[in-house]
Amino acid sequence: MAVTFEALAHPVRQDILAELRARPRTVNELVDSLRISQPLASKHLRVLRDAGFVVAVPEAQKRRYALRPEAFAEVAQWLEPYRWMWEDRLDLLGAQLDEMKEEDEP
Amino acid sequence: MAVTFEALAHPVRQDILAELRARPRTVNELVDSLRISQPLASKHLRVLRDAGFVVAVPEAQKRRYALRPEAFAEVAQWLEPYRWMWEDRLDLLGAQLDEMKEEDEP
DNA sequence: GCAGAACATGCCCTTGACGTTATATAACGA
DNA sequence: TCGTTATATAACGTCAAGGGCATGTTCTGC
Repeated sequence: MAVTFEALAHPVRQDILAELRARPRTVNELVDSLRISQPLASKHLRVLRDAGFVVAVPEAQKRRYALRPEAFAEVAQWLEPYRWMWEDRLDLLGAQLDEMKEEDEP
Repeated sequence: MAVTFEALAHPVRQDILAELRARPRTVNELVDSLRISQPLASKHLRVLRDAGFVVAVPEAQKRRYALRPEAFAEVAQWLEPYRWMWEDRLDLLGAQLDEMKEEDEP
């Protein structure tokens, strides 16, 4: 079930995803806003597409790229088994109170 | 605020984190359970340590590695702006996905 | 059909990750 | 102190990601 974090590892790809968060974009829009070369944008988009984080919607001779929620849900799902850690830590100040009253365990 | 996903990208490191989820381990325990070489374990642990995902607690001549919740909280925080996407989708597509949540084998 | 726009891909080079073996470092026990 | 245990680092070869430039490919409108 190895989540593909490699696609998220590159800063340019993180920037692309952040851009697409607002709304879908064409390649050239990303090229302009991120100030990268067009081939580089296409290559990073390919990585993101192969990893399932984006989809390309053909639109005339352009291709509008959009986020694919399922991929992000998988990341969240991967993260889920670790969630108790920092949530418990937030309750750390009340750790002593935990002894007095019994709560349900995760 | 670029989250360091590179550390999470490698399958061996994902395995290490999964092991540490149960309880802290020494290097040799990880070597045995993951069936990797000792230098390799040390190197991957170094990457995870530099990225903040684990800490080494000296214990006699051993070093017990433990997860560091803050790093995972940062990942969750990075993911937060994307959360609305699949949560909205769950409302639209249905709650069936909510029940078959732990079914995924690529 | 043709020209141009919008992307994708191929090729080349550089750099760095990964894994292995060998060796260094540090702490413990006798 | 000496040997052993436990871990870290060094040195080295391999291989693929990343970025550049150049070239395909596909669609559109004239």
